[in-house]
Amino acid sequence: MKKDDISTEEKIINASIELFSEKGFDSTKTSEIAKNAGVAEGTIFRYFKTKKDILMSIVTKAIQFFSEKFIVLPLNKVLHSEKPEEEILADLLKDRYEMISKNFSIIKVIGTEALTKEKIREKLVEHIAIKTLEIGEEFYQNGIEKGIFRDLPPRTVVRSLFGSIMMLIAEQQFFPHDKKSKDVDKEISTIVEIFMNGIKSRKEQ
Amino acid sequence: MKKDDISTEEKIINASIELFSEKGFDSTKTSEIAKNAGVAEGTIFRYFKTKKDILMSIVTKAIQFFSEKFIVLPLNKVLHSEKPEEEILADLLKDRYEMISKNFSIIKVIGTEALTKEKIREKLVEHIAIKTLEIGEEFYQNGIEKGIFRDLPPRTVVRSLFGSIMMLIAEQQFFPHDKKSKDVDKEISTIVEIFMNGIKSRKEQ
DNA sequence: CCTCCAAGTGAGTGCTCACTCATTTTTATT
DNA sequence: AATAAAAATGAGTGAGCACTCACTTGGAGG
Repeated sequence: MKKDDISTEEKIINASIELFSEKGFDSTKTSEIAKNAGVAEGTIFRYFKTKKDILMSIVTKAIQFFSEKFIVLPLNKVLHSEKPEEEILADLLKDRYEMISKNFSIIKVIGTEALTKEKIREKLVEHIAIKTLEIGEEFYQNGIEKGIFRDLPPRTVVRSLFGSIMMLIAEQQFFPHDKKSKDVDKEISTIVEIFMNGIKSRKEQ
Repeated sequence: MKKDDISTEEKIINASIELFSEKGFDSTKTSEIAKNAGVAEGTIFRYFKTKKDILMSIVTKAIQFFSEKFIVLPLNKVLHSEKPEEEILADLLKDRYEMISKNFSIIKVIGTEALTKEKIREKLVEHIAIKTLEIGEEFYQNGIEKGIFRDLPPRTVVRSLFGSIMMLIAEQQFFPHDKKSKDVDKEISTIVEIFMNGIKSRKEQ
């Protein structure tokens, strides 16, 4: 009889994500994973050949999951929308913000490991970064052609937008204020405002 | 007689920074540090009580160094300059870009470890993040009062600018193109352009 | 109720690696 | 040149931890 309809493998994976994101991969002992997952240490090695296999399994599955949620979905939502660009952008950033916040543990694990492990970095680039950039650049390029956006290098615009959102998330995650979600909406619309209209005051207007 | 006028301690520190930034703290063996530094393994422990002490020494020194270079210097340069705001911003970003790029190894080490080690994160926040934000916000607030900048939340503007620069650096560091430094200047002036004037095309103008 | 097998267990093992310390080498002092 | 002190060495040690394996448990099928 299953306790919770959650498989042993999932219990191990979930415990690992939590611990890896808290303490890092190397500082997490397999004995801790076992304890947190509520299984014996030996059980772990019936599902994963090595500790590193747990990490790679997490990374591979997550990248697959995100490459769908991050790319296929927004591609249709964003590129074929009839809303004004301002709203599309706000929707997109909000979407991204929520997705990243909700999955922050796992993203933190992947991000941390990507810094020192080329193999993980390559997967991230190949399956996430390149495609995300391509879609973003295409969106911006379309905007230029429609006369909505100024003729600036799309790559730079997209990268800067992404950096702005990432820093917002980092701030929220690492210095959590007890703020309401309304502030997030406001932050995001401010970011959209900055990118759309700039920060320079226009006296002549 | 000293070989190079570089002390044993410095040799150990330098080797550690290089290895930590490449492979991460945990995956770096003290034997490797010794080999790279050109000293015996035992020598390391005459200068540092533990391996972790090496890391903490690196972090502490670097944070001290950066809190001067990043804060005192720009405070005077930026807040008391007579140049137009556009140029100040470009100078500032260029300055930051070069500082971070030049010291990327050590910044990568601190950043990586800050993700999982609260103690390091706290130091980073206390000595770098808060002060940097304060100065940036003050600069922007002044600009608002002078009628140069629009009345947007300074924190959001500064954070987004920082995110944009960090992503530029990340791209350069992790997918190094054989680009010339001219591209960097162009990237930075594009970022300034985006922030000053926004991306929206102004037909009426 | 018995049989069988997959799933789970956890004490034990061996290997890796941070750290020690008795010894050697270098430097400073007279 | 002699002596003392400081610095450096690296083989050795022990602790921690990933992983193993002989054994137990649970439950499906007859």
